[in-house]
Amino acid sequence: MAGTKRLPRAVRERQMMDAAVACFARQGYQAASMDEIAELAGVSKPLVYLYLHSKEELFTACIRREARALLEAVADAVGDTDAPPDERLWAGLLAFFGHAADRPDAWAVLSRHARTQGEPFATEAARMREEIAGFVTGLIGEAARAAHGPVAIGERDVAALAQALVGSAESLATWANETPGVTAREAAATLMDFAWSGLGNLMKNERWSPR
Amino acid sequence: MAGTKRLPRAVRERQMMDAAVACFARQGYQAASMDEIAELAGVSKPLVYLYLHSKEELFTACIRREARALLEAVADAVGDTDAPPDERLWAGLLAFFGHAADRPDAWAVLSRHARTQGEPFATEAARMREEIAGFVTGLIGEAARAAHGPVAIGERDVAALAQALVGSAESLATWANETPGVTAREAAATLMDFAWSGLGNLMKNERWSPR
Amino acid sequence: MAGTKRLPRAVRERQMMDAAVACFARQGYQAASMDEIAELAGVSKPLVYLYLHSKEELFTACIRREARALLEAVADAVGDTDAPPDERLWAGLLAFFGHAADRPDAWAVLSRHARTQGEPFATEAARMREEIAGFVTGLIGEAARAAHGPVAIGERDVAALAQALVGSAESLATWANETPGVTAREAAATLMDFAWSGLGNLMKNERWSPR
Amino acid sequence: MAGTKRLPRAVRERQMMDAAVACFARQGYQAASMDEIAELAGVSKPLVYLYLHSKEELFTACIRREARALLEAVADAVGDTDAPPDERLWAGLLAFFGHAADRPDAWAVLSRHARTQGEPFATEAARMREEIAGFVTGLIGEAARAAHGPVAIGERDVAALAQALVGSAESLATWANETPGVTAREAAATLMDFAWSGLGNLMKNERWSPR
DNA sequence: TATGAATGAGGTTTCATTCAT
DNA sequence: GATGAATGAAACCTCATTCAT
Repeated sequence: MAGTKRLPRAVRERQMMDAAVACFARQGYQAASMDEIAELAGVSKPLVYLYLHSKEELFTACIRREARALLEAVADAVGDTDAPPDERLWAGLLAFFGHAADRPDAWAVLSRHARTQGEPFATEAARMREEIAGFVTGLIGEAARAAHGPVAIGERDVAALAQALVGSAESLATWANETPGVTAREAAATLMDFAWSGLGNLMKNERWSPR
Repeated sequence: MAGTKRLPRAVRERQMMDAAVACFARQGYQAASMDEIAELAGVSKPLVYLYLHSKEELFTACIRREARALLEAVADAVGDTDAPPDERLWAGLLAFFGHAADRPDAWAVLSRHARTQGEPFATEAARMREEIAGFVTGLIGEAARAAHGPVAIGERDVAALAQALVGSAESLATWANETPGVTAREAAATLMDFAWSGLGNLMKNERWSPR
Repeated sequence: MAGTKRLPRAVRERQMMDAAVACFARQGYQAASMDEIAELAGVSKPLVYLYLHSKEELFTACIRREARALLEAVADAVGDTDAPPDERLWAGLLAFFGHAADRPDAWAVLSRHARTQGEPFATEAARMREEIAGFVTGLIGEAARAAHGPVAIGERDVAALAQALVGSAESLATWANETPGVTAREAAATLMDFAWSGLGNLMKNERWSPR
Repeated sequence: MAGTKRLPRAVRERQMMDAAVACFARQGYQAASMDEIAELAGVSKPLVYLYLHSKEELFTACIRREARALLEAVADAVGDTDAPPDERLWAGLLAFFGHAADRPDAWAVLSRHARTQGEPFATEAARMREEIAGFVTGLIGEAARAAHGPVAIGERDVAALAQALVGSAESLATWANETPGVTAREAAATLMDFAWSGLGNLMKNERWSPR
């Protein structure tokens, strides 16, 4: 029964992690059971333990693999060309939303589940989030300087900005995945408009303040 | 043993829900145990079941109570005065971030855990999210019209915008709660700047588009 | 809430036992809960405990009350007149099936539940069963002697016979209660025919034996 | 701990069901605990659940297994030979009482507990009861016709008769199991005499009727 | 490489019962 | 006479994990 075929370890591991990502995405970390994952992977439970050691390690491995895949997709799209920063930002956003749309389970695991399961998973997810934030804010800063000349905004302001931007991106990605008919391109455009113009004003130090 | 005193049902129920919110916030829905909740509330487990019926109902009750509290805080702050919309928006944001900061556990339950536990909790959380989004986008639209005259932007655009804004707000609120030294006022200011100027441009139909 | 009226103890006790019989009949001893019984009786649980002391005592009290009622109904019908024994048997059977039909819950408790709950209930039920069996076999013996002159059949034979007869009666009573349209009279007639003719032959020592 | 050895599933399942039948027989469905059953079977509780899924399924499986065994024992004994019907009835009764005596726990489960636990068990038990009743009444009818020529008795009469007969048989079987020194042969003889002669008269339409 | 057999630990839930008023 | 408040104990069930082959 199950996968009677003997396959090389790498292949089996991939099957298991694919199954795990699917289960974790649909049910969450706690509710997903190793039984289910093994069955979906078409192997026996002891094999899962032989290769992935424990539920915790399995979840961590999933988070790492999917985080790396997402980051690489974005990094590849952004590149380090000397194209204008807004074009690179656009490319990065497209890649981000495209990847999230292509692998909705992976995106659900990263955005929803990894962050809510306490340590050590939250740390793992936070690392990815920061890396993404770094990308985005870096590009935006670069773009802003290119457009408006050198502006000094405080470190704290940048951090807050990054949070706001990444939050928007996450929210839009999830919304796009859940709402039929919404394309990655559309989500990217919304964020681009929003971030671009919003940031522009901010860089010019046009702020709102209560009377 | 435990809570020695005999207290009226309403009081006990509040104690239990407070304990539940704390446990759910720290551990998530699945990982939190009824044993723990009862112990933290200072009562025995059967009493929790007598009053709140089941883990699921308890969680739902927590979500409802905290969602209502948050919404009321925002609604009260926004009011229906004829103050200028930007002032009202500012007041609403301040209330929102202030409330999230005052009750970090409640905020964690609403923003992190309720949304990731599948039905029926996600629906409950989504309802609140939409109400908040409605508030915010309503005010922003009003403000934008006041500032820039009548502008037509598509329904889909508004929805996307709302997602982006609410995502920013959520992200900022969580960040503020987790980062020592960040005040609610600061978070509100960041979002105000961001939203205000970003939205302004958007209303003027100044969009970014790839070449 | 519940029955705010203050009633004399005897009345309350009867209400409680009525409720208990109903619950035990429908759900069985174990599955019936004191909560349900108290609610159906319209009183609070502590009052049930004050009067009936425990679930076990309550069940025992129900068995006793209903057994006594059934036995009295039969005894009254049979009487100690000098009417011919077959008439008296017929009257007894009519009373038995009539009572079982009038109080189906009581009959269910006695026939189904009391006997299956181990000690001390089985003993209580067995006592009633024996008393009924005594009645019936007494009458039958008397009748047989009247019809066929003195016959000696062994004590063991009589006991076996009693078991067979009582078993038939129980089975017919339950069947009559469960089958719409079957009257007590009909059930009594079936048993009378069966017992009467069967017994007749037996008394004449006409037995079947393998070749 | 427990059963040290690793045994094939089929063997373990049988052990578990044997233990379950014993526990259910002695304590009833509700009072028997899965803990006890597992311990008596010499395995851990999770294994019981792994193989039998739930207390309800376990009980149902026991009822089915024991009902089938009893029916097969009777059917085998009755056969479809062309022996005279009274001989075949006698063989069937012997088999019935013999089987009940050989497996008193199984008989207790079938006769006492299965029928009193409401759906879905009652239905399962009723099915067996009907099958037995069918056997017996079929044979009796056949025998009666052979002995007394064609007689018409109403359908309702037959049903009532079947109830009475099966009730006798059940009662006698239980009595034989509970009374030291009573053999299956004796019980069968009692019923044979009773049924045979009683039925005979009935077929000849010799009925008792009140004056 | 791969699995059928097995379990310790812990989860949610229910119930008979009692205290204090 | 009557009850709202409260609990110890134990039930069913599940799960991550390991052993022996």
